[in-house]
Amino acid sequence: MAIEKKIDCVILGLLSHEDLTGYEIKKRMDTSLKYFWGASYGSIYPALGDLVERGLANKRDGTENKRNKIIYSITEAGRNYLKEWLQNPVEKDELRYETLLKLFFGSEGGAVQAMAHINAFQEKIERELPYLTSAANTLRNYIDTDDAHKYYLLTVEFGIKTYRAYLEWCEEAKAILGEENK
Amino acid sequence: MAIEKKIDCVILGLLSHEDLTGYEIKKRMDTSLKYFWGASYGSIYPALGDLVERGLANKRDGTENKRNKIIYSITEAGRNYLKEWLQNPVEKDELRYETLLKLFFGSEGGAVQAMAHINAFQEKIERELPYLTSAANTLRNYIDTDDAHKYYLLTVEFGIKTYRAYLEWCEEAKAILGEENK
DNA sequence: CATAAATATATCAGTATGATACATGAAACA
DNA sequence: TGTTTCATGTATCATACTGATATATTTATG
Repeated sequence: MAIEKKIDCVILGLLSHEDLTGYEIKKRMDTSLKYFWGASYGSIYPALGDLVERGLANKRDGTENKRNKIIYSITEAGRNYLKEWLQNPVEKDELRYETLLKLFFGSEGGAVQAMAHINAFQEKIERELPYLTSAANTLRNYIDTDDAHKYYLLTVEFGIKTYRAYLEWCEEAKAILGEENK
Repeated sequence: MAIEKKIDCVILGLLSHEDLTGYEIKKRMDTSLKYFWGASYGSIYPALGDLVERGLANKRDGTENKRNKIIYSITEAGRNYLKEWLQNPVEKDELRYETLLKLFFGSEGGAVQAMAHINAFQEKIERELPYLTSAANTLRNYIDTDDAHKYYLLTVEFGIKTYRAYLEWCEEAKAILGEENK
């Protein structure tokens, strides 16, 4: 079990809602999914070819004017594959925070440097949080128009709650680092 | 800039505190660092060889009895390399939460299934949180014995704050999913 | 009307994972 | 006392993914 390649599952998940090109899939990754998942062209395009070969997706020509364009859609087999993956237990939730890594080794660089990393982190979170709260508001307004909105809202709320916790931590962390001059 | 391979930096960071074998490095990854970073043998052993070749680490024989053992230590050049990486701005903080991915596509699997994923997530967090709080207490008790303890505490506090936020979110998420029967 | 930005597909070197193989030493148990 | 399990220890490999880049066309912008 658990032989599913993640990239296949994400793509099928996106295709289960709408037909998309590889480029559009990448855009979804960089907007809706970017707070908890990522994927590069180097994994998307080969995976799309693979999915078609295995009968989990179909491709059709969507060329308009001169620009070539390949639109992918999910097949019945693809939908079953996705559903099976969805019902399997989660294998791994993983954080990869370079900020924490640098702080862990912070004694080697000193408090000023550590403080700078915390401030940079704080600014990034403060910059991004408004997008999450506004997304949550929008989703709440249109919660009844599509069943999927409820599930999108769950992930956005996760972001909001954790981002607020991050900001609290930033203040505490700076306080801990400042304690040396007591 | 930013040509540093992460695995090199983590290893040098660990070696900056104490001499270690590859096996011990892996153990540190799976305990102290596991909440925000990970690494496999497949990256550790090749990286160690590389670091020695580049003069950033030294290896010496630590064989006891019949068991062969290679102990690595950081060189002066390695310490400089580490310090440079530490002062460079953070490139990327990344979440890879399969739980959120499955929830995002939750409308395909339904509320019962989504609820199960949330519960599994909640149980995992509740199981792990006590280790973090106890680690924080220990570190607080020995905060003055080693400058590094302060920095370790920062990362543990990060874990505690975010884990508590996760638990709050679990309750809210289940409430949102339950709203259909209003 | 030029030029910058967005759309679109595709590949590749480099990096990391996860699983596994192999071997020894220590501890548990019976 | 023997045996079996667990911890220590080094190492490799197929597979997966990233980040950067190449190429080309269309749409916006000043």
